[in-house]
This record gives sequence, structure tokens and C-alpha cells, in this order.
Amino acid sequence: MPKESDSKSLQEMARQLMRDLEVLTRQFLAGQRTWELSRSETALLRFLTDHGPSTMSDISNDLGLALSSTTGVVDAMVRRKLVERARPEVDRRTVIVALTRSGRTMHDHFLADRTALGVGMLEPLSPVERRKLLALFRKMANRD
Amino acid sequence: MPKESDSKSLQEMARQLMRDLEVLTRQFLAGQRTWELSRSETALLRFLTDHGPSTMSDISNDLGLALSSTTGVVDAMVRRKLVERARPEVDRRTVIVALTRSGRTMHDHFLADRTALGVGMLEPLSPVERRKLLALFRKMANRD
DNA sequence: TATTGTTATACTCTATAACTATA
DNA sequence: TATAGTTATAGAGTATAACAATA
Repeated sequence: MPKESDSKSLQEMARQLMRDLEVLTRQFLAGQRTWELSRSETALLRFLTDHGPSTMSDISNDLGLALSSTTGVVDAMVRRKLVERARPEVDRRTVIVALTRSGRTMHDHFLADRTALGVGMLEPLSPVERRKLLALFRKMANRD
Repeated sequence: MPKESDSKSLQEMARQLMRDLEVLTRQFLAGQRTWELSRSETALLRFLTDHGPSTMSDISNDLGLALSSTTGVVDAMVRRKLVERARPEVDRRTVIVALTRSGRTMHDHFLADRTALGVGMLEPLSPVERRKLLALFRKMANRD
């Protein structure tokens, strides 16, 4: 059980952490090029990259959107030829959405951008500090 | 100038950093109670807390919204009695928006919530690790 | 009938343009 | 005239409910 003084300090540290995390987050968000894609459209690109061709339901579930909203997101992406719809013969009620070549290219650009942003964040740190930071992040983010 | 192997490693570290930062960010966003306030409404609460009673233009500028959008945000907050409008005698074209007592209380709740979230993030770390993390954050976030 | 997805409709958040009141 | 703010209107992104096609 922490002493009173330790507990107080933890509060202060938490406040500072959240402030700094917000600054970092803002850099992260503001620095991201959008490529004219909405947040959901970006998430769709990533989901299809990670999981391959998927049903509307699976996508809707991953994006945290209503199925009807997902229809709209996919419609827009189909119009821009970033994804394709297909009706599989096995169960013709379902729709399978898959990345096109353009979609894959778009996602590659995204990853490259995000990595560049991460490099910019790490740059002010020494190699030892970078490794330490990543280890601390792991410890914070990986807990169940 | 970094060696080729160092440079490669930096890319990988950046990718990992951005992934983990996203996980942390998601916890941060998902964990935040909204108190039924939109992002802009929350930002308004914070701006008024930090700067005191302010004009519509100053608010609009800080929130990064069009003046007309700010009108809508302030309208909603006035309806909920979290802020008040006043017409100063000095220049009756301007409007001064100020927090009410409820608004201040609401903001206090927000801060407390955010701090609790930060405490949760820091909890898996040892006291030494916490201090190290904050120092690293400072170094990353504070650069111009 | 039950399931998968789309269409119809509405609400929130934001913007641009036209307008009002004051300087 | 110029400035501060509001009103009118429109577009993006999301949701719920009704519907169509398939199982």
C-alpha cells in the first residue's frame, strides 16, 4: 500500500502524463495526412489489410458502426475504386468486400506516413532512451 | 550520421511506437466518460477554465471552428446552463462567454476522470519507471 | 422464419453565405 | 464602411426502422 506522499505524487504524475499524451496525440492526429479519407474509411483499409476480404457484418463489427453506416462507408470506397464488392455463391445473402490494388497502395502510403511521424517523435531521444520508451509503452499497453 | 542498421531499427521502433500509441490513445479516448458532452463542448469548458470569460471570436479561434459553429456549441452549453452569455457595455457587438458554477463543477469532474485514467496507465510501472516515462514524454512533446 | 445487407429517414457537427447590430 | 456575432442552409457521418433477397 503506497504512502500518502507517494499516492499524491502519482496523481500529479498522472495529470502530467495525460497532458503530454494529449500533446503527442494531437501531433499524431494533426500530422496524419488524410488522403481525403475519413476515420472510418482508414479503419476499413486497415481491417481489410489485416484480415483479407471480409463480410459487411465483420467490417461493421470491427469499425464499431451500424451495418447501415458501413454500407455508406463501403459505397464511398467502391466509388473511389479502393475496395470491391462480391456476392459469393456459397451464401448469396452475404457480401464480401476486398481491397483493390489501389486500396493496397493507399494503405501502404498510410503506413509510411505514420512511420515517418513516429520517427519524428523518436528523433529527440537517444537510442538508449528510445529502447527504454518502447519497453515502457509495451508494459503500459500490453496489460489485459 | 546513423549507420544503415541503426536507421532500419529506427523505422521499426517508429512503427511499434505508433501502434502502441494508438492502443494507449484508444484506451484514453474510450475510457473517457463523455458526460454527454461533445469534443468541442469539452474543449470549450477547458478553454474557459484556462482563460476565463472570453469572446466568441477567441473561443472560435481556440476550438478551431467557424464562428457560426461556435454559436451552436455555445447555444447548447447555455441551454444546459454550463456557460452564460453577456453583452459588455464597452463594445456591445461582442459577446462574453463565462463558465457557470455548474460548468466549473463539470470541468472538475472531467479532470478527475482524466487523472484516474492516467493513474491506471501508470499503475503497471514502478515508481522509477514512471519518472523515466514522464521525462521521456517531456523530451518528446516539448520540442518546438 | 431467420439472417444479411440496403434504403429511407433523421440527428449531430461542421461549414459558407447572407444578415443584423454596433462601432 | 468595418467588425462581431447570428441565422439560413447544406454536407458529412452516424443511427434506427422498414424493407428485400436469400437461407
